[in-house]
Amino acid sequence: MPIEENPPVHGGKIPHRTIGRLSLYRRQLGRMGGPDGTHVYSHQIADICGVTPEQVRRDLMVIGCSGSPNRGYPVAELVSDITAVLDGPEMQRVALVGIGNLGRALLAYFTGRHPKMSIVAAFDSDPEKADRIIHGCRCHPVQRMEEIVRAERIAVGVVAVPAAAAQGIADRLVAAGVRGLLNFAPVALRVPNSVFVEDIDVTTSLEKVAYFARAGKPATA
Amino acid sequence: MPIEENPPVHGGKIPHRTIGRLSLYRRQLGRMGGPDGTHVYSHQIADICGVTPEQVRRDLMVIGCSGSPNRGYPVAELVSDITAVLDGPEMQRVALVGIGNLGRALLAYFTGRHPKMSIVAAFDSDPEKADRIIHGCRCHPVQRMEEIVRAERIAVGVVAVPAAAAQGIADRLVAAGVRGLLNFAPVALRVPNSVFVEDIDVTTSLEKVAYFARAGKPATA
DNA sequence: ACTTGTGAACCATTTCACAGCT
DNA sequence: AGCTGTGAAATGGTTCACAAGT
Repeated sequence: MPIEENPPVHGGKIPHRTIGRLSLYRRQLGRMGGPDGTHVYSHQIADICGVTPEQVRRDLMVIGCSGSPNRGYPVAELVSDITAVLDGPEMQRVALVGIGNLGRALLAYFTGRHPKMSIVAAFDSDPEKADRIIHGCRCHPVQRMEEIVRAERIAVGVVAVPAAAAQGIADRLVAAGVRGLLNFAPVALRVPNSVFVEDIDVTTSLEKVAYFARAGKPATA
Repeated sequence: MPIEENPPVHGGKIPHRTIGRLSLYRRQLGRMGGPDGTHVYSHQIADICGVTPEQVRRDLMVIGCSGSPNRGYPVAELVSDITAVLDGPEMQRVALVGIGNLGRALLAYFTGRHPKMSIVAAFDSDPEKADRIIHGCRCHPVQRMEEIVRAERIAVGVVAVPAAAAQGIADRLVAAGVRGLLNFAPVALRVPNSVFVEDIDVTTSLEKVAYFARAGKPATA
């Protein structure tokens, strides 16, 4: 029997949109878990997260959570099951490249906020910024990037540099062993097939909003 | 039903993912239009933008662009056709709410960059920030938001406030006539059905990257 | 009566495959 | 030979509808 089991519990592939929603569910559950309700119904999660109840149930099913009718899902178990999927066993180390306005905002936003993920090093080509500590994160000259990424076993990189520099940075991060990138630069990064890239393109998003604000929202939000 | 303008050609609905890619195509075309090539092939656009050639052709077809075999698509016409769809006739005015680290980064990034879209007013609940000009944008106390949004006929709002404040701000923006929101707060905004919301959730995106960096990238990027 | 769990239908979007043009 | 334009098939994801649990 070729049953493929992994360090975490879930056996199979998790649809990629589901991962995003699980992150959402967990955050909102953390916010509501407290008063006394130890259980939630799928429709409550759905309301808070802006999705449908059956979507919630399906997502939870995928990661092997189950609830009981007329009691709902146990909050604590839900959170820990989602965490088992999303976070993996050890602290996830992240490198930030580009300490401009955006980079600093990211540092401010993230520092110390996440129990299982931390921006452990930041890099910039401006030597002014090197060897300082910004929002609790040590900054380095970009020349030392490979060395530090390797030494710290960093697997995730955040690209917050100008468009022209982004591809070069991505290449170097990948060469240093990074396997996932969050890219804020408005270019499509070319990376080997095994590396995952998520783009956040603020200009495109704003243009989309402007378009639909004018043309009328499509049926699906 | 308010302003219904009849832009050049495209008769029907444009699929919502297509809008995002058109924004991308236009930006990259602007960057490449210069040397001498007045025409591009779909596969060239595709390469630069990280999509497939047939996707490009379909997107362009939707907005009524056509190219000729063995010459490709005329760049200038492409850009102006995309612009006709995305930008609409007049300058699109945008309001920013929340002048924290992120808000300031957005102002720095956007000011004066876009020919048809401009952040014309920013708001914050901190009176320290009111009535100053940051990165060329006038800042106001949040109390005056409705008044100014209405007076300036602002149709797009950017929500860059803490989670707890986001829903209240969204309600007030919508009441003041905004029809599209770009939401950076990690909550699902409840808005009337006619208002379009695009979420940018950095934490979720990072968690997604961390997950796929660990678990292996899915087939589609 | 209200919930969960889930096969099946449905829908949007992408990709295939190829005819037609130059 | 290599491109565009586009029906048709495939894919991926969401919603429906309902059986079963409590």
